[in-house]
Amino acid sequence: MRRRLQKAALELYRERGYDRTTAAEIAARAGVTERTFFRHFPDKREVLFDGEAALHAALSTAIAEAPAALGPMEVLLWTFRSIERMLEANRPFTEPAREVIACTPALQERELAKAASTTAAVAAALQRRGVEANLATLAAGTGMAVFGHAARAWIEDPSLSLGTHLERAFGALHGLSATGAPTPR
Amino acid sequence: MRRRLQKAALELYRERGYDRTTAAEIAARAGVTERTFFRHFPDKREVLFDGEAALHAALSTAIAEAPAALGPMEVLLWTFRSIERMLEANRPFTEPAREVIACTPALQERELAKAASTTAAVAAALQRRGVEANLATLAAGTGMAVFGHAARAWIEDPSLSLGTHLERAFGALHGLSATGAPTPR
DNA sequence: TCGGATATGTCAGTGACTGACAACAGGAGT
DNA sequence: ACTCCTGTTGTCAGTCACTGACATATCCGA
Repeated sequence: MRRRLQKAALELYRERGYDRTTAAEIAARAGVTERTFFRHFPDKREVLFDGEAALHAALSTAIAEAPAALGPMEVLLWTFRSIERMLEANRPFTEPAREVIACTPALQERELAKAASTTAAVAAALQRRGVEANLATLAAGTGMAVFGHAARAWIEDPSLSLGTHLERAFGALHGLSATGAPTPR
Repeated sequence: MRRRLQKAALELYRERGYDRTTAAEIAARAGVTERTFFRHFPDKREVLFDGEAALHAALSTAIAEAPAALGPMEVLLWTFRSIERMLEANRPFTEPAREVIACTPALQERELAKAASTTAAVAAALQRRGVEANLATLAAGTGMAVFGHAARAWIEDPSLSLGTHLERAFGALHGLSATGAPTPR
């Protein structure tokens, strides 16, 4: 049922746009009532952002299993590369969803919220690994920013793998912060 | 009028919580009609996020006026320090607002959207300074993440100045990425 | 005094979302 | 077969955010 509703919603959002489709229409296409729609998803936006729990789980376990010798930032690069297959597998679904999100402010807001939630999950996983709390949130925040940058580059230029874009982005960060830091204490 | 509505909204959000206050109540306390409220603010959330244009302007001019010798990340640190006074001046208003935001998911979403918008403005200002586009968005993203981290630390521990927290955060970033980058190309 | 711009009030309407209750299906135990 | 239980769905009424259209008031320059 969830799948049916997600499929119907994505179709309608693409056909008429998010604002022009009502929850009742989505439910109708899925063969149920509006009320049923809101029993499966808390609101019209959430229907495009499923699998958050799975993503958090994948990230958390990857962070936990990363080689012990790596520093926080290295752990994140290693982790992001390790979920590359998962992201590529989901691309057929996320690709059309992103097109809709890209032209709908309300959906962009929700996407940012999801990213923030993921950042918090990453920070928590780093802490579980022994990284000090403040350092963990800082690393998670910047790491997610770099990841987002690499992901956008990957969307625009799929000829290179996500891993390549990740290497480039983390390399660029290295170059940036090497010149941008005050004298170390 | 805007001020009156903002004041009324903040009061009511603090008294009853965001969800428990209707737009009509805010308008009534300000002595106007619900319709008038929506003429001044596009929605119930926006009333707590004013001054975005002013912030973007301040950041943009600061970035433009930063010493020419600085690298992108140094420009950002310099810029954030330069608006410290502005942020401290606004603190009497933003402080209670943040309390409400902190316990209201809907408002947190909007705050993230505002941060994203600011990040885009920063990236644009960096480009105007001659920084290459990709590098500018990467620097803006990570720089804003670091700034957000410093700002949160400042909220929790106001005994140190925002500038001190900024120095620490950028210093920590330097330490993080120094060990976390792949071998430079 | 007139005309026009701007701010507000009024009203009706759409649509997201919620709570309460009924109806229905399948499964487990008797 | 009967019953109980649990989970899913339909139905209905209601609240509230937000919008468009139109009327009204206020004020300011010509």
